[in-house]
Amino acid sequence: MGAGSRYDNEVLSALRRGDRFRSCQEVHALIADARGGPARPPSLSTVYRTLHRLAREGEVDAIHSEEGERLYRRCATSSHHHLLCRACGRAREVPHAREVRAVLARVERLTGFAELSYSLEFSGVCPDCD
Amino acid sequence: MGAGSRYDNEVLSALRRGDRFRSCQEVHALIADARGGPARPPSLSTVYRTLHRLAREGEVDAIHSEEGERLYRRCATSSHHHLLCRACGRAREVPHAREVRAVLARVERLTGFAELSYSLEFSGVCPDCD
DNA sequence: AAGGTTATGATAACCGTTTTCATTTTGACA
DNA sequence: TGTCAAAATGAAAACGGTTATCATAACCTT
Repeated sequence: MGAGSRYDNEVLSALRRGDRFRSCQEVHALIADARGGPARPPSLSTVYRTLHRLAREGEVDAIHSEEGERLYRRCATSSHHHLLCRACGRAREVPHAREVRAVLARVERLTGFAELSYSLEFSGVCPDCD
Repeated sequence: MGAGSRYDNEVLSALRRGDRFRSCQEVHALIADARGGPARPPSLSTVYRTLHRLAREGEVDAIHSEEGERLYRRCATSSHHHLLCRACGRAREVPHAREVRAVLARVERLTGFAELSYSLEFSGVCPDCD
């Protein structure tokens, strides 16, 4: 505990708006938008810090865009992959693929590597954009 | 053709030195080292440009490090995944996993997404480091 | 309310990468 | 081989996302 931010909820709720990965600056803008009136949004620094911490704590998922930008997303389940639409950028989760376990075991046996982990991301064109 | 660089060979041969992904600046340093004497190495700009182009042409593979840095590697086969050692950073290729095709087809059916592609990277601890 | 701890905001620093542009090299062709 | 246009190069500046800095503000705990 202790290491919480006053803005955790706003950051998380911004991430929940729309099913896509968002950059830190997008999150910052979303929060500013959500506050209609003269209310002061958190600074960019704070949003960076908050997202960084939430990612470290496992509260949000982080990936790198093709351009190297860091993108965040709030995820529902713990075991899943991401499927990004190349056209509209929306992302959905797909359930963890059982087959990957088999591949992992085979790679481990084949290579002698230990403590194998992996990252798997899908992309395609979603039904709406197709 | 036509769009080649005078330094393609040196860049590629630097990438072949050691089986690990290398940043652009590492490649630049490797080339400078390889030229013992007073010979002038290519500028950093040129190495950036060359690697960028080689990646676009599919001559080298590019990934992003955890910190967002772009890393390059010369790869032998066209269909493979990478297995990075978390301890020493060396990378080896593992043959393309047949199971992934099945997963891909299932995800396509399940989600209605078209033109699916994916990226799959493994990491672990190699036999030498274990 | 006092005092120490932690979070925040504004700004500067960082760092890898890209852009710019003047200069050099290259290649085609007479 | 000399000329000329097109392409590549180097040096430095610009860029963009991210992190560090530090003074100020908010937050406990007593």
